[in-house]
Amino acid sequence: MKKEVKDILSKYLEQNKMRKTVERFAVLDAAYSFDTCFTMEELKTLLEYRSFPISRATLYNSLKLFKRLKLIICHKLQQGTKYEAALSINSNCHQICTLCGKVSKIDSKEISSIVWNTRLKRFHMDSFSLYVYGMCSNCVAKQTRKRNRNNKRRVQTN
Amino acid sequence: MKKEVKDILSKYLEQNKMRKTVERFAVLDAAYSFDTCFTMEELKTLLEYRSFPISRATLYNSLKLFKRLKLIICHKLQQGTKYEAALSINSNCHQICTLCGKVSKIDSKEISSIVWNTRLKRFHMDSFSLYVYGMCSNCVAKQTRKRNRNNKRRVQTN
DNA sequence: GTCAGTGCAAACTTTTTGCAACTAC
DNA sequence: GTAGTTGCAAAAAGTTTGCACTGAC
Repeated sequence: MKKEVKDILSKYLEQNKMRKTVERFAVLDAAYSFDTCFTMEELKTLLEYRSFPISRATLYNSLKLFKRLKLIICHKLQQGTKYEAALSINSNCHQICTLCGKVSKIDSKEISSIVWNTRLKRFHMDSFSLYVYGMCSNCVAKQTRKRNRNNKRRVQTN
Repeated sequence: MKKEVKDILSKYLEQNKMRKTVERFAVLDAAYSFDTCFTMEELKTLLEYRSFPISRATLYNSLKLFKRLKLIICHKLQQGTKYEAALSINSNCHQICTLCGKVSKIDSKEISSIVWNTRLKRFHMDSFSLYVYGMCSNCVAKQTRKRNRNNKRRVQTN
């Protein structure tokens, strides 16, 4: 895990007179070990695998804290809640496959700049999330193969 | 409710040999009576108020159907799931107050056009949702008043 | 008359809460 | 030592499911 991330948590805990517990740092480290989105269950499993069994309550508490510190972001998707390590990001764009649920980042400075420069009515923006829905190329290919098989079968039975 | 909306449901049910039940149309009508986002509970309450008590299972079933038909959209927010009547929209932008949870639409052709024209890697887009987080002007004002009060008190006690 | 759709209750999943025990300070 | 945290279990909230009954066709 990046030292930077640990330091942010450490500093925040000091400044707010909160305790530097082993659990908080273990959860943060685990969260930053995934190179993509993870679920609460996956996080719990990883920690158990690392011989650090932890209660759900503590996981939820820690993640709530990390969210506030912008050390992670939380996606409430149709297929359930996913978390993602993301240092101090206040704008994020993701593409989500509606078939397999895969989530990947989109990098676009144009989108960011347009959104930040949008004039909002009676509102003060401090972050945004963009979710693009559709199908990943894997699922498109899978669907095409399936369609081809069905067409063949139809031809054969005719 | 717009005749158009009813017709879309009606046609879909016919084409898919599904039944035109009183419940489905009552739920659709209720969903389109809100002029803003609504929760499942609010929808149930409205229907009860209209002397049309309905079970949660049927509500979930109906809303799932309407989602598929793009007659409503579903927002999974931190403060819970909210639904919204929205006819055949496949791109939507909303601003969400992180204090009071108020959701309002953002109308921006620039954002839409930029997102639709973004080249995505290994992905075929068919819709998107943009969520802008921050504070609505009501909550900004409330916070300012609170801060002023606290400052006054601090001055008096000094 | 038939079977898709509904109501109800139970099950299940996800998240929160209350409280005793623990431990970082 | 003590108050902030944790673990556990129970509760709450949100959603899905199984099954008997109903009503749209």
